[in-house]
Amino acid sequence: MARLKDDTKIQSIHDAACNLLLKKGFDGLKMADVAKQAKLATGTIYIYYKTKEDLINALFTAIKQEISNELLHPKNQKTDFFSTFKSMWFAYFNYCINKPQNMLFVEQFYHSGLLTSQTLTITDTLMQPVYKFIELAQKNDIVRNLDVYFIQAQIAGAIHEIVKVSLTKKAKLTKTSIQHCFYMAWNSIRK
Amino acid sequence: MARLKDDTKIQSIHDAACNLLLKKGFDGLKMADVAKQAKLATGTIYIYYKTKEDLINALFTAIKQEISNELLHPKNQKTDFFSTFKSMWFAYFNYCINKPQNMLFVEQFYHSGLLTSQTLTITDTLMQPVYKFIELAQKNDIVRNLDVYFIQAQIAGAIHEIVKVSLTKKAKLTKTSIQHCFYMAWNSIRK
DNA sequence: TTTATAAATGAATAATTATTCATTAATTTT
DNA sequence: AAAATTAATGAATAATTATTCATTTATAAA
Repeated sequence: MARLKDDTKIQSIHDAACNLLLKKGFDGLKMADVAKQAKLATGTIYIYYKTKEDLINALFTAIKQEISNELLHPKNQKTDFFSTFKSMWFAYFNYCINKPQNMLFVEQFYHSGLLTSQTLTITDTLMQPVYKFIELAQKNDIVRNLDVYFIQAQIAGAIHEIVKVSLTKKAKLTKTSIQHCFYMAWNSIRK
Repeated sequence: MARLKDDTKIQSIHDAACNLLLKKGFDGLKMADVAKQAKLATGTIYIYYKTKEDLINALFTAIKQEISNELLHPKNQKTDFFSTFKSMWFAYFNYCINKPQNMLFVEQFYHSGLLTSQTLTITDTLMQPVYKFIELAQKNDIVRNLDVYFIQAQIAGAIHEIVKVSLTKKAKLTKTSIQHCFYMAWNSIRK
């Protein structure tokens, strides 16, 4: 018999926080600014999150979940490793291009000291299926034999930096250059 | 006829700031903490830097200069592209392994909104010789034909993420795995 | 339609952190 | 050795920003 919490507000708050981070850097991530950007009163954020740290942990987890869903989506499951890898690579690459603010949020806060160990455990678990997928390819002699964490670092690290270059406008991503980027990734890990 | 500024203090302040960032994330980068870590009084930092923003810009520039010196050191100049590339790759990889705090400092502040455009211009200029070096290899059909900013992003991005994995202790870098990492880099860009 | 309940507000407050400044300590020059 | 000058100190202050709370508003249930 009362007003209900509004799920769209959670999305607004998340979007506002990420967009502010992209626009102003983490120095621009003030609770009042987030509220303003989300078109809410400052206090409203505290109805949805107990503290700023809570907000950051929730947002980090939500983004990681979204990325995991994207990667593990059935549409990426092809009949051979190369095709599946290609599909997943493009899924992640496009995610980063389309939501660079989310990519940067995760990067900025991973080493921020603001994430709880629970958050780190949960988000690491989300990636396990991807690691299993790579390990299988290694057993089948398709992928270089190296700890999967480094394989994933090679692929993701390169994507992140490429997208960041594209953000600075130092260079422009075209259909051709994106193909190059994919084959850089593939050639780096294939046997 | 008076006391002189002490250059070793600048180094202390720089080291303190980077080490705090590595240990506590950018939330731990408080002027008072930096001073304490550098074994100085809070006010002393303000003799060397006008503001916190000044300190960050100076430190960013100093690290970029150090990296540039490392990369362009004559010892890396070999007779062929592959050998020179290999030498430079290891120089940068080892720099990141040995001074991850510096690597993280640069990464965290590049999109922080705290760097002046002057700082960004200066530090970009420092990398120009490296870009020229890659462009020459492209003309000689040794390296994939893609904007050098993306080539450099591919190499540096992968290194950063690999070093970060190693920092989290999720996986350990051995002589063998480092060799793998190098060949991932080389295979990604070679023609 | 009324009532009960919780969301929403935003100014006020609390907490945090950058910066200043009066004072002291060093050290260079004469 | 004394004087002059500037570095160094750290407590006090100013500025910034997270959080609270008294009040208002919206809405689900009766």
